[in-house]
Amino acid sequence: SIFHSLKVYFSANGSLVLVPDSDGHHTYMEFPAFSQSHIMPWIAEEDAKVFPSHPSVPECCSRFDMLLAEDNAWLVQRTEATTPPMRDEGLPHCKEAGQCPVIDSRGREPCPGTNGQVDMEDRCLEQVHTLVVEEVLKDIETACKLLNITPDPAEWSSGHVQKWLLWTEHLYRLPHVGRAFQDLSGSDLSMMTEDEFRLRSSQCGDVLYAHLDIWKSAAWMKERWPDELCAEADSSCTGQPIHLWQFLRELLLKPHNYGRSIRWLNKEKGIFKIEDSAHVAKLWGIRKNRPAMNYDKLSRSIRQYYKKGIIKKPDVSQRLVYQFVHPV
DNA sequence: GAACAGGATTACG
DNA sequence: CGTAATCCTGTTC
Repeated sequence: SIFHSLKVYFSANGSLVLVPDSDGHHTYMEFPAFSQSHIMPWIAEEDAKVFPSHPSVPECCSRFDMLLAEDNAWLVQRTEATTPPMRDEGLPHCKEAGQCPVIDSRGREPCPGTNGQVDMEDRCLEQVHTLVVEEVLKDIETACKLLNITPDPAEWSSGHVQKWLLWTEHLYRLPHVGRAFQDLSGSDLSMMTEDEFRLRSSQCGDVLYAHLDIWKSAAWMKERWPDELCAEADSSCTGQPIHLWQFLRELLLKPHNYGRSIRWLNKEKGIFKIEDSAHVAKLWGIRKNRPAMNYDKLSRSIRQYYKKGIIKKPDVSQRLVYQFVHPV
């Protein structure tokens, strides 16, 4: 299979979004339990680097591999492949390790389509479902922290909308939308249909709609379960002034999303490398509302940390490599 | 040529 | 006030 990994997203209108890494190809995947699919982009990356330790994958997901193997670009129909018995250590391991719901499909042999038990399949799907929702909520929570916005798009001002657009655009390397969504509040945006998104941006309106839809569903789900997760999400969004070193730490915490821009070389020692200096600077600029931010200026701010004892150059100085003095 | 070091000044909360 | 942003000169990789 040419697909190395999948990222699974869940959306409120009842669709699962599966994102194969087929060199920028957008892939539809219809999931039997849900009605509608979204198109999402995928950026090619060295999965071995970004996902060094995959959780063992529930066997039920291997059916995706069969689907993918049959059509490497477009998938519109579910096959009748059924699920072999699930390894029960799979999902708990995923949860415990706090891994992203990334499904590695490399080197897995296609599973034979036998008539399996439906409850087993449903139970397995439900667990995947729960896992996916948890991961989406976590992703959104950190995005809120990094952007300093609230999780619910309906509460966004037009400034927040612009921030979210810029961020999403850069995070997923979408074509620039420009001023297509200027002066729209979050509630305006939330009420727009996918077609209206496409009218504003024929290039990536559908993708942006899909991303926003995930945020909307997350907000909706939070209303229904307004307990544990909400508390930390709110607290993470209220802190206004974020320091550069905190920002970098947050990026480093999410290797799946930002690992191509910044990653640990040695997490224990706090040594990290900025792989894409322009990208990190851009994200920092979005966060601080400094459109003119670049790595030259960002690195100057990092250098200010030398005398403060927050960040230093590692003992063996390397380009674009820094070290937290007090690793946590 | 980009990353690095660091002084000086200004902006912003 | 402190933290960055900006701008700069010079050095190093």
